[in-house]
Amino acid sequence: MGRAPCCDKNGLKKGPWTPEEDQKLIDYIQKHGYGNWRTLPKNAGLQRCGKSCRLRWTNYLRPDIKRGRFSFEEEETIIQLHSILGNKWSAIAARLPGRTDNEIKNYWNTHIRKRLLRMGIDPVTHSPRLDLLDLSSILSNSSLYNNTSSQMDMSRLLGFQPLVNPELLKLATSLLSNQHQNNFQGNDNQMQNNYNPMLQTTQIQAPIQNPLPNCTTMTNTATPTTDTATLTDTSNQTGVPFFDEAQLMGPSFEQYPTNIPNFDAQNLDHLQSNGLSMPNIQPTNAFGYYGTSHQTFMDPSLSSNHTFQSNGSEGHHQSFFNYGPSVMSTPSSSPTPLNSSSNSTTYVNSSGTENSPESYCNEMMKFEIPDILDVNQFLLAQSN
DNA sequence: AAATAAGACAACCGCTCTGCT
DNA sequence: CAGCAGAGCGGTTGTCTTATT
Repeated sequence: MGRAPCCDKNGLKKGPWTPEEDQKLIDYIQKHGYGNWRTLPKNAGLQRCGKSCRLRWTNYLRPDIKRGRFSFEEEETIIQLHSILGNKWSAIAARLPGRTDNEIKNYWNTHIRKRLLRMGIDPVTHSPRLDLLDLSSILSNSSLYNNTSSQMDMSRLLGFQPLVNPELLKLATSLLSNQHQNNFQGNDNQMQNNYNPMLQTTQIQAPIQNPLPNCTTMTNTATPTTDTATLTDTSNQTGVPFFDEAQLMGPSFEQYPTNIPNFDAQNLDHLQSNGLSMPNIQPTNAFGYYGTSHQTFMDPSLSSNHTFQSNGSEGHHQSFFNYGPSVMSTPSSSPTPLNSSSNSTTYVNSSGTENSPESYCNEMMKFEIPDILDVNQFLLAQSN
């Protein structure tokens, strides 16, 4: 296609921007506005390529950028959005006023991702690292499947029954059960790679009602009439699919004719830009995936006048859905903002002590990795 | 105090998407 | 429809700062 290089490298400066360069760029954009980034540096007297100027402006110099530490709410929102959207940083950034995709990406990679790994949570799937377990050795213990109390056996084996989320335990047991039924044909890696309880549970629970296009091997190999019974989570028989990426990003809401608000990222932007308000979203099932009634949606790409707000009470910006108990239960000691109208919110748990984001995160993901699992070794492997 | 490691974040690279001609 | 440029995106690298030995 004879694509031209993004910039002519001859004589163009690279690397960190100087204050003088920043000022030149700011002055120019204040005078002329931005756009046509290719010609902008020349007109502004900058020895930079247009792409570099655009990045500098969008990631650093833009006046509406919020600097400084991420708040707890922002961090929580990032984690939740990432569990649905994955590494779609721009989509995540669109829900975090004043934050850039680059900033969120960096923060994720340097803070959140490492913390999740430390806690034994796969930052990609947001599920506990089942691959930390030697599933094959577990499966070799056939007695595990010879009775109906396999869940108890499993939890005893893992040694975290009192702490692990029971839904997670059910899921893990189901997975193991399914693997056993399929004679564990050497595709455990595939299974691990595909496993995302946030998405997979939907497919497992309602493979017919929710035929997502990205159905994985696990789902595809399952015969709905038989395997569904094996994999069905009896705690959620409503057939209402989870609020997943397909709903957030995709256009196929007609698949869900009832109870599912027309709510995805693109439509949200449309709604916002048209000044429409969000329908009052209420949890449609026991998992409460649509969160509380206190929801404010803001899109930094729009002016600050376009605050997107549900019918809940005003003010406090809250992440717009909650984790169901399938993986990360919001604990009963979930922190409550002391002052919901303040930007600098202090959180207390039920014991009245302040919660740092990390401590809350630890609470939120309340399970422990048994000693038999060498998480440090895993972290080492991850960094290689 | 110096050397080294780790952390944090700005910036770059290469690819894709979109709109125009 | 093809070609092209502009713009955006996600992954990666580079550099500076801070902590540790």
